[in-house]
Amino acid sequence: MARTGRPRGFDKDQTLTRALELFWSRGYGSTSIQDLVDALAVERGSLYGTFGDKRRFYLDAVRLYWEVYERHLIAALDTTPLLPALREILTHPARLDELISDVGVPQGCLVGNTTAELVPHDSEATQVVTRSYRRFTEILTDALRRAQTAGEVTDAARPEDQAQLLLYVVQGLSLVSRAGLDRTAALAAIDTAIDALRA
Amino acid sequence: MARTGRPRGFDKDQTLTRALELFWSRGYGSTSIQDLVDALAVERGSLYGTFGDKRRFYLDAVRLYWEVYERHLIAALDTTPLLPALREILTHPARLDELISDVGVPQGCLVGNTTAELVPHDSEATQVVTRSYRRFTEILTDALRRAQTAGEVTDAARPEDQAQLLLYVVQGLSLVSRAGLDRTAALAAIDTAIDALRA
DNA sequence: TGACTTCTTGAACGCCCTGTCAAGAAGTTG
DNA sequence: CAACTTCTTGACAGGGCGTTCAAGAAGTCA
Repeated sequence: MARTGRPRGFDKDQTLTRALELFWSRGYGSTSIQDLVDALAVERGSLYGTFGDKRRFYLDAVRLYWEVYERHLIAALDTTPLLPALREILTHPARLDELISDVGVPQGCLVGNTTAELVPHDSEATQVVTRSYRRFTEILTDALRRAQTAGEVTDAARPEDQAQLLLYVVQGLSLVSRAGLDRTAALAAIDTAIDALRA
Repeated sequence: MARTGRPRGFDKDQTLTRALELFWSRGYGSTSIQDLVDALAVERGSLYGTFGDKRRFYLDAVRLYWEVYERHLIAALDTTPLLPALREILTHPARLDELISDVGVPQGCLVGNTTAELVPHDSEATQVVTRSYRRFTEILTDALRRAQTAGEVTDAARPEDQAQLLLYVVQGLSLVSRAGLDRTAALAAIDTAIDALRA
């Protein structure tokens, strides 16, 4: 049963991606529908018709964000030795290695930003965020368990606990960096964490 | 030169403290002036006359929050051995016993929440937040340096870097916990961090 | 007491926001 | 072609927001 009627005048996935960037850099509350209309070159009615209301639109963007990030995470950690890859992951949220300082650049982790802005008041946002955190720790736990077995990472602590701690470090770095990033201090702190994991 | 005219009908400090609790549990954007009027039993005009506009009111609340927290932090870390006290700090990152609201439980660290909501868009908020983070790392750095000298904490890393990492851990824990706190997992992660500091 | 100062009250203002809707545009189908 | 379906457009409604303000209340001071 083919769809009839006038076809959409814009690409849905591409529009969602651009909306994601806008939500990412400005946050949920500070991004108005009018901002989206202006930035996406799609009129209000079309946005509502395609994506539902603002909250649904935003949560879809967060879900997309996490899907991309999770794929990146899994791919990046599928290497030996693990610790250099882990260092890369930890520095990535704040883009320590790229040093992008242009205006309008996304700030921090979108999941973390959502946690601060919508959780715990919004139950669906809480669900998305909780799931993302759980996946993060699962993926890191698996990687750390393998690295412990290989003798690369210390077994002084359980991989679950190391992973949970690294979640805190990533989110903390991501958040604190919004207030201005001292790259040297941040990298030194990350290296301190990585060194503490070494067997 | 004594003040003349009608005296205020409410206690300024107490009102600021209650406003802090409200801002803390709901955030800046989600706390309306009407919410404050209802909760504080002070009319709009009086609030504006006493505290200026909403943003100034909020930032004053954040400054008060940090003052209380900083005093608590310094007092708590002025002990030997350091690590049990540090564990206490990490375990209750955003808890100020004297400011716990009986209405809604405050969520996370107010400085961290402010970072997520107003930084970097608001320059005065950025200044308050940045200063708080710098003070946190200074205080922890001093404590860790003493503990390294005493042989309690490992000197495998510089105290500055250990302190910066602990800032990330505190803020990350505070943020992630908004989405629901698994106390067992959180405590295990904190203990992992504390153990890694042990000489 | 009367003049003066400050605080209180709550109505009102103007702005911006999300979400809706009716009419027109642009396709598909038979 | 005509009928049908879907998308697009932009004006509009309705509400909540931060902020202001004029009039009255409640003190101090000479």
